Amino acid sequence: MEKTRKVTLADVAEIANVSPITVSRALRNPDKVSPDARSRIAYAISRLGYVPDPAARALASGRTDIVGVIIPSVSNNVFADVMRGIYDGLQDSPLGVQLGTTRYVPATEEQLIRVFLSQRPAGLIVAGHDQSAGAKTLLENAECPVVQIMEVGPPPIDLAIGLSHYRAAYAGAQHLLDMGYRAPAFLGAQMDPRSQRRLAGFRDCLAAAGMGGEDPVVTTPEPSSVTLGGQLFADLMGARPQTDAVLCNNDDLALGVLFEAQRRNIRVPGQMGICGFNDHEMMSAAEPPLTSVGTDRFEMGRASIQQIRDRLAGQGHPRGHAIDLGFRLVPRASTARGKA
Amino acid sequence: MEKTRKVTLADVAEIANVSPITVSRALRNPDKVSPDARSRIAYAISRLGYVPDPAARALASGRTDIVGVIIPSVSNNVFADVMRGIYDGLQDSPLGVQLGTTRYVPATEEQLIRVFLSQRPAGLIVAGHDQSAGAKTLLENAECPVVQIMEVGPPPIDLAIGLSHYRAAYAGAQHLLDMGYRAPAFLGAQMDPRSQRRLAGFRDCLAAAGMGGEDPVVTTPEPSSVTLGGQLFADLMGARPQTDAVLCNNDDLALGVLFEAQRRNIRVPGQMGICGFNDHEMMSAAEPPLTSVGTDRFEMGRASIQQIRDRLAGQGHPRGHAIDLGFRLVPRASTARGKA
DNA sequence: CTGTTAGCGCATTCAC
DNA sequence: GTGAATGCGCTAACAG
Repeated sequence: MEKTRKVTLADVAEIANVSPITVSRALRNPDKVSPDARSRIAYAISRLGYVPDPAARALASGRTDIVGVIIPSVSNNVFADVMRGIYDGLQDSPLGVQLGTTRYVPATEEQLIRVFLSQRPAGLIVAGHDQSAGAKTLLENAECPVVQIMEVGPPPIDLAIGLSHYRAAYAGAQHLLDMGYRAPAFLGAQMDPRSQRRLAGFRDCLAAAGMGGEDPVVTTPEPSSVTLGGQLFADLMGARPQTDAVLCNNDDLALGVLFEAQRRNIRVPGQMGICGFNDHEMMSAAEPPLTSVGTDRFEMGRASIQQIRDRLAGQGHPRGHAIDLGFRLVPRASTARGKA
Repeated sequence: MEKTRKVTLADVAEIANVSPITVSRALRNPDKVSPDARSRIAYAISRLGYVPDPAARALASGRTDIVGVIIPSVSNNVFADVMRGIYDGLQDSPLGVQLGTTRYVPATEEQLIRVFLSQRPAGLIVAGHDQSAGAKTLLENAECPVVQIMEVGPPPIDLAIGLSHYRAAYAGAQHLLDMGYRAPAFLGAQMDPRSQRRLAGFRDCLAAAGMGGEDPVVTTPEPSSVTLGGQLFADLMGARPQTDAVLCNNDDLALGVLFEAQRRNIRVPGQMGICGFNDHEMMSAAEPPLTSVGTDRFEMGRASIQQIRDRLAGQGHPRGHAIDLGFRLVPRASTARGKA
């Protein structure tokens, strides 16, 4: 197979009997080219199998169609859902995604932001609002839309889409109290900033209920898993046997708690209430079905892309706009109890 | 804030008192530049905050540091693990990832391959070996390494890393028979090509055991979920009450089966054996722990990047090399039964 | 080890 | 509605 030279705009132009710039226009602003020329160009393109060179386009125009997405980790289930939303939002757009992972290291995040910005992206999506000072400066001076996802709270650098993890966890804790549990505890893994704020919500809720004395909390910086949920629950019961309910940092932990409770013949919800976080699909399928604080990760991703698309179209929200997607407490059997 | 003009190689060169090309070399082949010049360049770069423009680099050199990854879906848990491996493999390399999703549509896949190839990627990773004829042709003529992941079987276009889903499922079915189950069934969702081959492995195993008469199979093209596992199991038990074991297409379904069995007071493993596929972390944490056919998705991702890195370094396997990572049957309590 | 010359493929600007 | 000239920022190929 002969290594065929790259097909360029000029080749298309020659066959279509127009100048290269007309082909360029036909590709980007079809309505500014005569129908006649347009059809000849279309024919030439398909005949040659021409595909524009994004590098040349980027160099000449100073822009790309790439949206940079910077998240802590791809293993975290939460971000898998967000990515689904992002790809859904990308439908029928010329945009592509370049993904970077920080591994929860702020310096890595800053470096990624620097690298991504050097590509003059169409937009940037970053997780959370705990960027380093240097990273914040970079983002503030970025010439593209910047969307901070997952959380709302402090004024956004540009745009923000998420929820208050503090309030969501507060509501979860309140639910346990409302259902009559008297000694709830908090189980947390992968204690990233959002997890920390959930923990704060839990603590403040208990304090507000006059239960601020002890601090029934078991956490670990390790990544979350179902197995870990069981282990943390075992640790908790060893240290604080009177515990009658747990608010889990996420749904994986909650599922692990359920299994461990079954192994120990602890009745759920009778002896132990369980509440997860995120309301992953499996929660409603479990036996008993598990209560959870639902979040809309898919929509976070979808909407963040939509914001960028709106901006590119010259519309969209002004700088500083935040969208609070809220949360929804989904009570299920795992916390259904009438009495203490 | 003044919009400062972009910092270029030339700016760095001026401050460092060298020519632009020397800066360019210092960045790519430090050992071909004198230590003295190198240090002046390093200073100038950090002082100016210079970051190379990847578009200009790509245009001038005809290459990029982007690895294109084309998978069916980001929602599928399996690919989340693969992506983890990919990002792990990327550590300490200048490579980045651009991700595209086909939504299981071959035409979309072909289009993505075309677009990605137009960027002259450092490598391309595609899922499976069921590309359309057009896509195969594109990949065969690609000038970069191409890694087909997830499956091995037919001769690879270039490189392949995966396992035989047929053999893995065959082993799962055989395990159920070995444990004394006499009426196993197959539950499948998201019946993509790999799922189809798993189903074939199940069928052939039963046929080889002289049980080829009926076809105890319930499948759906819907995406897999825990909830769906419960539903498919309910359908199965309605249609074929004598079923005493299920081989599930994946672990989500298996978990759903477990919960549904609990709801119906069907004892696992006594009355019903359950075997999943992939051996996701949660399988060992479940109560009872769930048997599964383990696959190494992380390694698939990690190794595929490693192959590309080796090739870029002028080493690596020749065209046509396939790596079978195999599978491992992990027997657990959910299939532990001594008698029929 | 370093510099010079040239050009990658396209979009911008300004003409017509 | 169309075209000509020019340059984006960098690196290949050569020279020295």
